This record gives sequence, structure tokens and C-alpha cells, in this order.
Amino acid sequence: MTGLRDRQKADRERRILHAAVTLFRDRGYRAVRLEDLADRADVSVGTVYNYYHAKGDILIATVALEVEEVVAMGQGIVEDPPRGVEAAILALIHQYYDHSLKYLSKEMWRTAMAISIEAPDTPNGRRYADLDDKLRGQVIALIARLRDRGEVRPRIDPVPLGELIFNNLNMAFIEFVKNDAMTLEELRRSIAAQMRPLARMIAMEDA
Amino acid sequence: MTGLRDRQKADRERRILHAAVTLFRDRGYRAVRLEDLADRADVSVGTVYNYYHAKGDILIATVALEVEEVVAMGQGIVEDPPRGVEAAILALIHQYYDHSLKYLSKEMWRTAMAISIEAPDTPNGRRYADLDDKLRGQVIALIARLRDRGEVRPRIDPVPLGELIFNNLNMAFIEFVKNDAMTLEELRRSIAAQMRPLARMIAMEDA
DNA sequence: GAAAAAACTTGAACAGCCTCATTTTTGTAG
DNA sequence: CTACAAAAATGAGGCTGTTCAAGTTTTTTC
Repeated sequence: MTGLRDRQKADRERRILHAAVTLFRDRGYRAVRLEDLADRADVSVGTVYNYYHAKGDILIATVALEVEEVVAMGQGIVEDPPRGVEAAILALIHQYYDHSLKYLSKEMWRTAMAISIEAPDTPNGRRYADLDDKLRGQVIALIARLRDRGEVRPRIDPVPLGELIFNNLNMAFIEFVKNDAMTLEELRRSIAAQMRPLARMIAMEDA
Repeated sequence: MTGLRDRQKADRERRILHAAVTLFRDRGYRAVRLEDLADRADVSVGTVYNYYHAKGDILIATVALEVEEVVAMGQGIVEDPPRGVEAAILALIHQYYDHSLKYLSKEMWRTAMAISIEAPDTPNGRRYADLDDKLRGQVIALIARLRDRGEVRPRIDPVPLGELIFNNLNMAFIEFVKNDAMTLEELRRSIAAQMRPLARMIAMEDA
């Protein structure tokens, strides 16, 4: 069934993506020309466009790798979060943050975000939005889990609250990638400061 | 003192900005080529670059016009907000939202946001960030005002809360401009749904 | 008022993303 | 094995944002 043609196709796509991950990280997304990428992947420029619709597409594909991985890792925290509302929320968020620079540079994040805002109706833009949705859903699931466990007040609706938390962790992350000088440690402190009062407000009162 | 040269310079800059506001709205930012802009402003392409550093710069300048205006209008609400925490917060946010499409299309907003994320260290990117800061400061000032008036619990710190509210109104606005089909009415309803529970949590309890 | 200097304008040339007519490779039928 | 069809690869060329050396206009100097 899987003939020569299919194998070669899969191989070329893999080569292009691999070349992109390497070159974008090492030289920066902007600095990498399509020609460099094509050379590295041993294909022509035209061929790159048979596999990806635009330069930004290739970047979004690398971002997707990273986010899929972090979502899978977050699942464990959602299913069995640490005790305490604040600790549980921060555990999930820190998971996201700490993993974020594993394959991607800040410049790559910035560009991917810019693409998703500027071209939301392209396949690439939608793909990035879908990734965001997965993370948002995970935060909501965490709140629901905490409520079921009796740590969050029963009258709290997990959906708007989860969205609110997601918006804030997302904005904090945007600030982080916009500022090359900011460290992961500073990012963690910043989000903790925002989450602490919120956690107190939604937790079962007795503390 | 103000010689011929200065007058001509000011006039050219005005012509370029005016051409940009018109053309970007009518034909779309992407579709307008620098050459079109230069022709309309009766200058050469090179001259445009003496006044603005890049195409995106011109866009940011038009966004600045819009935001400066909305900040000025918001000042009235901050100084004398309507009664009720929820009403006051929504009054300010609706002010922002309702004004947002006066000079700018959704595409223009998307592009401006993309620039500010992708190139935060350029003058343009910083200028957009400064505008954001002004709006954020206004939200914080409003919360402080409400607290002084005894409508918000005294133990609430206006700074993190104001930032949280700003993050959410900002994200909701980003969703709005990303989705061409979304109406202002839907945007208003979406932010109201997010702000209602928050307003209840921070208001003086007695309701 | 002429000459020199300074400031500004100009558009041709350049760079990089992307397209598409052509060529090459792979699969299939006789 | 040959001929044909389908699919994919190729890279020269188009398009548009940006730069910069040369030219023009305004200001200053004497």
C-alpha cells in the first residue's frame, strides 16, 4: 500500500520540518530565508510550498509540536491536582511556562502569535487558535475538578472563571515573550501575584 | 521662526497620514502598496520612509489617534463613574469598544496588534505598548475611585485587580477583531458575562 | 546676491516571499 | 518493456517593502 511516492513525501515533509526547527532556533525565524530552508531540507523552494502554504505555516507546525506535548503533560495535573486552589492552579501554569522554551525561542513565539492574530482565517491561524482552545479547556477542567473535590466554592461556574484565568496566564506569557530580558522566574512570580488574590476569593472559606 | 521647510515637512507628514487613514480603511491595509500611498500623498516612496520607518509605523500612528481619543473620553467616566461596580466597569469598557471602529477596521487592529507582538522593541511596537499602558492605568484608576467611594471592598488592591480586568477586556477585544463576523453587541455581552461574577466578588457585601 | 552647506526628495536597485509553466519522477495499462 | 497518465519537484520571475546614492530645494554664510 505505502509505495515509494508516499514514503518520499513523508520523508520530505519531515526533512522540511526538521530543518525549520533547527534553523529557526539557531538563526532566528526572520533571518532564515526560504532558500536556506530548502537547501537544508534538500528540496527546492517550490517544493516547500507544496507542503506548507507559507513561511509562517512551517512555524505554526513547530509550535503545534510544542503545545501538543505540553497539553499531554498537563493532563496528569488536571486528573490529580496538588492540594490547595492556589497550588493546583500554579502547578498547571508553571507546567506550561517551564516547557515553553524547550523547542521554541521567544522570537518564534512572537511570530506565531502575530500570525494567529493577523491571519485568523487561514489554516495556520485556525490551527494556533485550536491549540489555545485546548489549553483553555484544560484550565476549565482543572477548576471543575477542584470544585468537585470541594476546594472551590460550589456556586462558582468553572467556565467563565477558567476563561478568566486562561486570559491572564496567556497575557502574562505574551508579556514574557515580548520582553527578551524577562526570565522564566520573573514570569512565574508575576502570574503568582495575579493568581493569589483570585485563588483566595474562589476557595472554600475557612482558611 | 517657522520657515518654509518646516511648513512643508509638517504638510507632507499630514498628507501621508491622511492618505493612510483613507486608503487603509477603504482598500485594506494589506492591499495598499507603498506606491499607492505615496501617490495619494503626492510624494515619492522614499519620502514616506523619511517620515515613517516602515509601513507598519504609519498604521500605528493611525491607531494612536484613535486610542488617544478614547483615553480622553474615558477620563470622564473615571472621574465620576456610574453607581454600582458592575455598571461602572462596563461603562468604561463599552466606551472603549464602541469607539474602536470609528477610524479603524478590524483588519487594521489585527495588523497593529501583530506588529506590537512581533516587534516589541521597535519604536512602533513600544508606541502601541504605551497606548495599552494608558488604558490599563485608566482601569486601575477606576477601581481605585470605586474603592474610595466605598463600593469596592477596602482590602482589594486596585493594581492587580485592574490588570486582571484589563487583560480580560483586551483578550475579548482581540477575539472580536479576529472574528470578522462578530458584532459589537456580541462583544459587549461576552465581556459583561465575564465581568458580572467578578464584580459581585469585589463589591461591598450587602446586595 | 552668489556660493557653499545643510536638509530633504527621489526613484532605481535590492531582498525575500511566493507563484506557476515546465520538467522530472512515479505509477499503471497493454 | 513501452507508452501513457498522474503526481510532484523545480527554479526563474513577479511582486512589494525597504534602502541609498544622486539630485533638488531651502537655508546660511560672506
